[in-house]
Amino acid sequence: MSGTTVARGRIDKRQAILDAAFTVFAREGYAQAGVDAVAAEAGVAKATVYNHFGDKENLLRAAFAAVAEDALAKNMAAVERLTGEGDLRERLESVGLALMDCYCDERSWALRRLMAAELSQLPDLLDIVQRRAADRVMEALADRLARLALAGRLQLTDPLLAAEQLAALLSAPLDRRTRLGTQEVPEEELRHLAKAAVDTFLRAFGKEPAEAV
Amino acid sequence: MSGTTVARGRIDKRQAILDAAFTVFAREGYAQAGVDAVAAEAGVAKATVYNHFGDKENLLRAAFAAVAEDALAKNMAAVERLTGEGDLRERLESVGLALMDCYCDERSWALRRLMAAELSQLPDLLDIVQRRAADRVMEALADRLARLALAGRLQLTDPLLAAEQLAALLSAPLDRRTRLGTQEVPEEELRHLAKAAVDTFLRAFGKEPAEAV
Amino acid sequence: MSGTTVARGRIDKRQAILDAAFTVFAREGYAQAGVDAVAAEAGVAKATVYNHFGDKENLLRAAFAAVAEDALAKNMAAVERLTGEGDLRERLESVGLALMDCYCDERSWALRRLMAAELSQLPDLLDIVQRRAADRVMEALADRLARLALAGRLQLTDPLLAAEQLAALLSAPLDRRTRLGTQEVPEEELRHLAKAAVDTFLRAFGKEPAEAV
Amino acid sequence: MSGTTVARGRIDKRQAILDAAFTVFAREGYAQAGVDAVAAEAGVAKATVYNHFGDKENLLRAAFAAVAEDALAKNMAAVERLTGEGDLRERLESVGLALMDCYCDERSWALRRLMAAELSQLPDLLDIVQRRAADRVMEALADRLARLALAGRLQLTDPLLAAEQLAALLSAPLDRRTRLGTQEVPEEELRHLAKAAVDTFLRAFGKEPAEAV
DNA sequence: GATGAATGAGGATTCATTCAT
DNA sequence: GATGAATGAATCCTCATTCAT
Repeated sequence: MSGTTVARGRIDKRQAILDAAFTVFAREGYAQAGVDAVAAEAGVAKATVYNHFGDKENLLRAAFAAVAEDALAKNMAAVERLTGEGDLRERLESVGLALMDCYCDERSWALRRLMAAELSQLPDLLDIVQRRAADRVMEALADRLARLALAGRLQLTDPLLAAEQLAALLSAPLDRRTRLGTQEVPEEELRHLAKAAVDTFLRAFGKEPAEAV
Repeated sequence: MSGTTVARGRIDKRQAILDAAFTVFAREGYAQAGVDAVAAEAGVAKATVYNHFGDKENLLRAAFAAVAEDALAKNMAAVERLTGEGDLRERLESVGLALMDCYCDERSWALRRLMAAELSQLPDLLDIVQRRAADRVMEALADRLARLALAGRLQLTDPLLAAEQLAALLSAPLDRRTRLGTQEVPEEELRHLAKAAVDTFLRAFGKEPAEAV
Repeated sequence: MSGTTVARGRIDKRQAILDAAFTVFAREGYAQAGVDAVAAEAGVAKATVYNHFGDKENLLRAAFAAVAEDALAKNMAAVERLTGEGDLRERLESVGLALMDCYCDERSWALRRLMAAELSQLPDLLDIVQRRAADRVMEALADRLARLALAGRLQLTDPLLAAEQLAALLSAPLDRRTRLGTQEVPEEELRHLAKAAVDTFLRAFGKEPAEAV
Repeated sequence: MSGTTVARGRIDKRQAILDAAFTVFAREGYAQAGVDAVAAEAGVAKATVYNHFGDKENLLRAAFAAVAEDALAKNMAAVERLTGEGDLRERLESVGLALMDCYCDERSWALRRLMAAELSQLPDLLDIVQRRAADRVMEALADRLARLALAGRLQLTDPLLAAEQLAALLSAPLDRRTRLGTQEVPEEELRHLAKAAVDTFLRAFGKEPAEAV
C-alpha cells in the first residue's frame, strides 16, 4: 500500500519533470532554458532531474517522445474517423478540421519549433517526431484514402501522394495565418480553411462534380 | 586610395561578419554558437563584431535580414516568370520547380530553422522573414494567378488562397522528403513533385480538362 | 545459525567496504573518489556505507587504519628477523630486502600518497600512519640495532639515529627508482640496492672491515 | 612606455595567478581547492585564470613547474658549493645543511605532497618534478662526489649511488622529524642531523679515519 | 576602427548526505 | 540493517560584453 504510494510518487515526479521540461523548453528554447528552471517548474531539486534523465539532452529527448506520442495518438484518432460512411465532403471537412486542430495545438507547434531548432545538433529528434509520428499519420491517411478510392469515392493512383497533398492543403496555410503558431486563428477561419482545402482536394481527386470555392 | 581600401575593408569586414554569423548560427544554433566562433569564422577579433553590431541579438537580426533579402529576391524572380505566355502547365511546372529550389536552398532551411528556434525569444525575426519576404512572395504569386484568372486561363475566386494552396502543394511534401532539409532529394524527384503539385492545382483551378496523376 | 550468517554478512560487508574504499581512494584519490564508486566497488548501496562509517572522512580514516595495521605487522615481522644469529651482513641484507618489499608494496605506496594528499586537511591521518606504525617500526629496529651493539656486533651510540639512517639508506633510493611507486623495480635491482645500503651501513657502524662497493 | 605597463600588467597577473594557485593548492589540496579561491587569492576574475591557463589541470602543471624550477635552482646552488677547497667534512656539512634547508622549504614540501596526491591522475607531474629537477640535482651531486673521489678525497666507485645515499641520509630522517613538513625542526637539530649524515657518509666513503658519532 | 585582455553572471553537472520504506 | 530516491551546495567552465591601447 505504502509501496504503491512511493512508486506513484516516483512516477508522478518523473511525469512532472517531463511536463515541466517540455513546458520550459517550449517557452524559453532548449538551449536558453536552464535545468534549474525545469526543476523549479516541476517542483523538484535539480539533482532529481539528473537522477531521472542523466543529462539535459536526454531530458529533451524524453520530453519530446512523450509529447510526440500524445500528438500521434490524437492525429491517429482523427484519421481513423475518415471512413466511407455518410457524405464524403462533410466527412473530409470534419476530419480535416480535426487534423488542423492537432496541428495547431500549442504543444504541437512547440514540438515542431524545438525540433527545427535542435535539428542540427540532435538529429535523432527528427526520428522521434517524424518517423515515429508524422510518417505514420501520413501512412494511415494514405490507407484511408486508398480505401475510399477502392470504394469508388475517390479517383487517385498514388494514395501516399494524395495524403501528402491533403495534409499540405490543410496545414501549410496555417503556418502563415498563425504566424508559426504565435497567433490564434478564430475557429471560423479554421473551418473556412478546412473547407477550402477539402474543396480543392475533391476537385482534384473527387468523383462528384465539385462546387466553386 | 587608402581611404577607399579602408572603406572597402570595412564593408568587406562587415559583410564577412554577416556571412560568418549566418553560417555559424546555422551550423550550431543561435544560442549555442559563441560570438567567438563567429569572429573566428569571419577572421576578425571578437570586439570588432561588437563594434559593428552592438550585441549578439542584433547580429542575428542583421544576418537574418541579409539572407532573407536574398531569398526574397530569388523567390520573386521565380514568381515573376509566371506569365501567361506559352503552355500554362509547363509554365506552372517550371515556376513551381524554381520555387521548390528556393525552398530547398540550404540557407533557406537554415533561415526557417533559426526562426523557429528563436521565435519565442525574438518574435520580430518573424516579421523580417514572413512579412518582409514570405508574405510578399505570396502576394506576388496571388497577383500572377489573378491575372491568369482574368485572362481566362484559371478558374478561381480567391487568388491569395489559391496562391497559398499552390505553395502548400509545392513545399509541404518537401518537409517530409528532405527530412526538414537534412536530406538531399534528387532533382528527378523534385521534378516529379512539382508535376504532381501542378497537376492537382490545375485539376482544381484549371479550365482545360486535367490528366490523371 | 542465521544469526551467525547475518553477523558474518555484516562483518563481511564492513570489510568489503573498507577494502573497496582503500582501493578506490588509492586509484582515484580521496577527493576525486565518490562514495558511489566505493559503494559500487563494495557491491553495496551508498547508504550502507554511511550506515557503517558515518561520513566520507571517517571512512578514509578507517580504511587507512586497516591498511596501516597490515603494513605495521608486515614491517614488524621483518624487523623481528634481525637477530644476532649467523652472519651479520647476510642478516641485514635479508632484513633490509624484506623492509624494502614492505616499502614497495602497492598499498604502502598508496598509503603514503593518500596521506601526503590529505595531510593538510586531515592531520590525524599522520598519527595513524606515523605514530602508530612507522615510528614503532623505527623503534623496533632501533631496539634490534641496540642489542647488536650490546652484543659487540655493531658500533653505535644512538640506536634510533642508526635505525633512521639504515631505513633511509634502504628506502630513499627507491623513491627515485620506482618513480614514487609508479614503476616496478626488478627484484635484482632491489637486491643490489639492499646490498649497497647494508654495505654503507656496515662501513659506518660495523666492526668488521667492510668490503668495497 | 604604456605598452610596457600593459605587458607588465599581464605578466604580473600571470605570475600572481601562478603564485596564488600554488599557495591555494598547497593549502587546500588540488582537488579540494576551487578555482574561485585561486582567482580570489590572485585578485583576478575567475575567467582570467581560464584565459591564461585553459583549465585547472594545466594551471596546476604551470604552478608546479614554476615552483619546481625555483627549487631546482636553489638545490643546484647548494650542490655547486661542494668543491674540494678546505676541510671536506666542514664543506659536506655545510652543503648538507643547505640541501636540508631546500628540502624543508615550505614550498618544497607542498610540491612533494601535491605530487604524491595527484600522481595517479596526472603522472606527468612527476616528470616535471623528478626528471626536470630532482634527478638533475642528484646527477650534479654525483658529479661533485666523483671529482672528490678523483681528487683522492673520497673512496667510491659508483658516484650516483653515493649521491643517492648521501641525499638519503640527509633527507629521510627529516620526514619523521618534521612529520612530513608539518612541524618545524629547530635549526640546531637540523645541524645535528646534517652532522650525523655526513659522519656516516664519511665513515663509509671517506679516506680520513672517521670519528665516533 | 581593430584588438587582446579582463570580467561577472550563469549554466551543466556532481557529490556528500539524509530520509522513508 | 539495507536500500533507492531526493536534495542543496558546490565546482568547473563558458560566454556575452566592455575597456584600454
